Amino acid sequence: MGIAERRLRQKEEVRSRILATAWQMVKDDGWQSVSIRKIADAIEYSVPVIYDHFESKEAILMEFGKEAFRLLSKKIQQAKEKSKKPAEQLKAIADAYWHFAVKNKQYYQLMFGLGMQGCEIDKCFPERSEFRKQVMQPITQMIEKSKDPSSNVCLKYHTFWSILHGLISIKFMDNSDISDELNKMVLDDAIEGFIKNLS
Amino acid sequence: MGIAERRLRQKEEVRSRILATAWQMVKDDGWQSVSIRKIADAIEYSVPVIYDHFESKEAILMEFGKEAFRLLSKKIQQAKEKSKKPAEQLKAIADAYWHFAVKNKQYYQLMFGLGMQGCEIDKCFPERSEFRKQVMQPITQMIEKSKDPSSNVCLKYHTFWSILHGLISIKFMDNSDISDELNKMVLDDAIEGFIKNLS
DNA sequence: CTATATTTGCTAACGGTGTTAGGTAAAACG
DNA sequence: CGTTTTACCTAACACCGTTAGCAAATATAG
Repeated sequence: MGIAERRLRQKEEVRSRILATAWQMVKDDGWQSVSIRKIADAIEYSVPVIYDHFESKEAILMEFGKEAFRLLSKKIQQAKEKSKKPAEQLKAIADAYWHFAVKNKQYYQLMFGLGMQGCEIDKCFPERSEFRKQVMQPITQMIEKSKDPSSNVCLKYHTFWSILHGLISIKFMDNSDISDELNKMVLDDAIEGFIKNLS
Repeated sequence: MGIAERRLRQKEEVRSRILATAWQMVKDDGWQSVSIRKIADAIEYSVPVIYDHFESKEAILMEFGKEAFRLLSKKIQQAKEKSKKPAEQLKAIADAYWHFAVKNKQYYQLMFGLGMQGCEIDKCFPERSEFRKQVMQPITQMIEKSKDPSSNVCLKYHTFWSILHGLISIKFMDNSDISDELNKMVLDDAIEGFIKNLS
């Protein structure tokens, strides 16, 4: 009974066309410009069809957020695999995070930026916890071997992430008289300070 | 000819009622919920009257942003006056910044958070430069007396602000399993690392 | 005090938004 | 072939920011 399967395939196709169209809009004019009606128009279906595939407009944007977190995790993983030394791993992670954000600005904004009102990131994006684990591991290792093994890992993780996120969101805010090279220097400077303080 | 003055006063009164109403809305339900129509309703005028006082809805919100920057500057100034030592000044500034953000969440979000799309913060809020100056001064002093006087002040300022902003925006994002005390510890930890690295 | 000019404030519209109720036509099944 | 299910659409609801154009109230000049 291939009929049901074909129908499922067709439905899946519409779904992915919705996503593709929405993503095009995000890329072209930012997530603010995504509109259900414009999507419907582009995929040549009527508006309510979109609601057969997604609960709301936010749910569509959320899809990209999830994808973004998955991609970030992959990049972080790759970065970690470059070395076995925790300190170098942390540097590589910071590097990868920075590059991810710069190269995927729209993704990054969907992940954090957009005030997306009713979204407590942790509940919306369980994918985030993967990132936390990845970062916490080398930090834990470093703390264990450090002068002050009583340091709070969770605290240090938070500091690490804050430096990264702060720098990136500032970069995105005033886009910008400050060149990427300078920004990268700031990042390296801050991360280096962080790692020194850790060992 | 007191007539013109009375009219000006009345006009001013309407203006401030618009702002007061809008601010109430921001406080109650966030800046997203501000609507021209609801303001008009609340002040018992028709919608176009609001456009006699403000160019657009964004302009109304911007007013709060400006006010916020002025308040922040005042707080930073007060913090600086607590000590003459640059290192202590920096700590006090970080402290004041943190408290400002926590106590005036809505202000802080209007200043940076809100993706307010078409607003390159620097052009929108010239008030920001005051903050930059205030922070750069003690940093410059510290660098001059440091081991490495060739450090880039601008870079260090950026790092300092990034740490603050990153921590705060993360705090606001996942509001939050992490207590304020822990967050404050993270901040102190990061700033201490920064200052150590500076001297 | 009247006539003109100005200001003030309104109604109503334009063109958009997300979302949903309800009905029709097509496809699948027995 | 008739019935049921599914797919899909039209049309509406309730909003939004913004603006054109007009009426009434006010102030100014003669």
